[in-house]
Amino acid sequence: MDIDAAHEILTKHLKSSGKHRATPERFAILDAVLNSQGHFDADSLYYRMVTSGIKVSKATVYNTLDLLQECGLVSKYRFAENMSRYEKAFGRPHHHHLICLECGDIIEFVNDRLERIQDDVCAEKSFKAQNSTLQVFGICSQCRKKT
Amino acid sequence: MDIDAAHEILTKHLKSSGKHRATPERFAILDAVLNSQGHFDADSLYYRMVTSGIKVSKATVYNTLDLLQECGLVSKYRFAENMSRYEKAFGRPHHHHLICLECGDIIEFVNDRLERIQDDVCAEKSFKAQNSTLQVFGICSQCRKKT
DNA sequence: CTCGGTGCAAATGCTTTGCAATGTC
DNA sequence: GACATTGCAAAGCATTTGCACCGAG
Repeated sequence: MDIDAAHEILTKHLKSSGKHRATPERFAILDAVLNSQGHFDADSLYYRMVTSGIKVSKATVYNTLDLLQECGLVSKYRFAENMSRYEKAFGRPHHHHLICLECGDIIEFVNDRLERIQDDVCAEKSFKAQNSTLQVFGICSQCRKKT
Repeated sequence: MDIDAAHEILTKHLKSSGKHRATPERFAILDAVLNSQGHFDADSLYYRMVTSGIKVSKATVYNTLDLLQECGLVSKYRFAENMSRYEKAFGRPHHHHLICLECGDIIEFVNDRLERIQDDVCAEKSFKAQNSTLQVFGICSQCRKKT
């Protein structure tokens, strides 16, 4: 993973807005995101940072995650839960999710045909898509065996 | 809309579980749902019922909406907001949503190819799908004109 | 030096819970 | 009668906000 490239994307995004400032906290949060694996929520990222000795506040974590979503460095999801889940999006293809209702496992998949259908539907409705998420809820193969 | 058929589905679901009871509140909430248009949240359904002179508590509305989801009479969605949205699902084909980030409008669409791809992906991963939702966030045609 | 950002704690808002009263089976 | 369900208010969480202080530009 190219940390410098990610930093540069954030730097450019901050500058281009003309109002945002480059603070150490923002880059620290970006680094923590880049070090993460899979899906995580704001709270666990916060605690991971705090226990690593990085001083940030929860409010800043929430604010910055939104900022990182704006410049495409993280994806934000809302599955069936009461909280948002995030995932690093830097250098990853657009993908969707199968979510197991039993064990909570999240399986990712990429499908070009799906992307094309999406484009077709948007074109037909003159809708300008910014991002999308297909969430399939059900039972994963592991859990099906157990029953 | 066939109210009796919907009542029967709920009645059967309650009986089949062996633990649930048929209470007037549950049927009142089902009726309120059947009378609804488009997407709504638990709170507005609650207030609509209360102002119509139907006595229920918010807790019962939440519980019953989950129950109705279980038997396929309502669909529950979590878009990019902090709350759940519901929609009556009785007698409606499975569909997906384009959500305008500007005006909040929700456009529905049905696509058979999409359903087939979903089935293929699930088969490939031995995943047993129960329900799914494709959410495309962006700007609708109306809002694109305004800019 | 200006004004955006941060940290903290308090506030907000959706949803769930605890418990006594109720009414279904 | 037993016990699931209700209503109400209070509790729980994730997230946001207000405000004084700080520090990037």
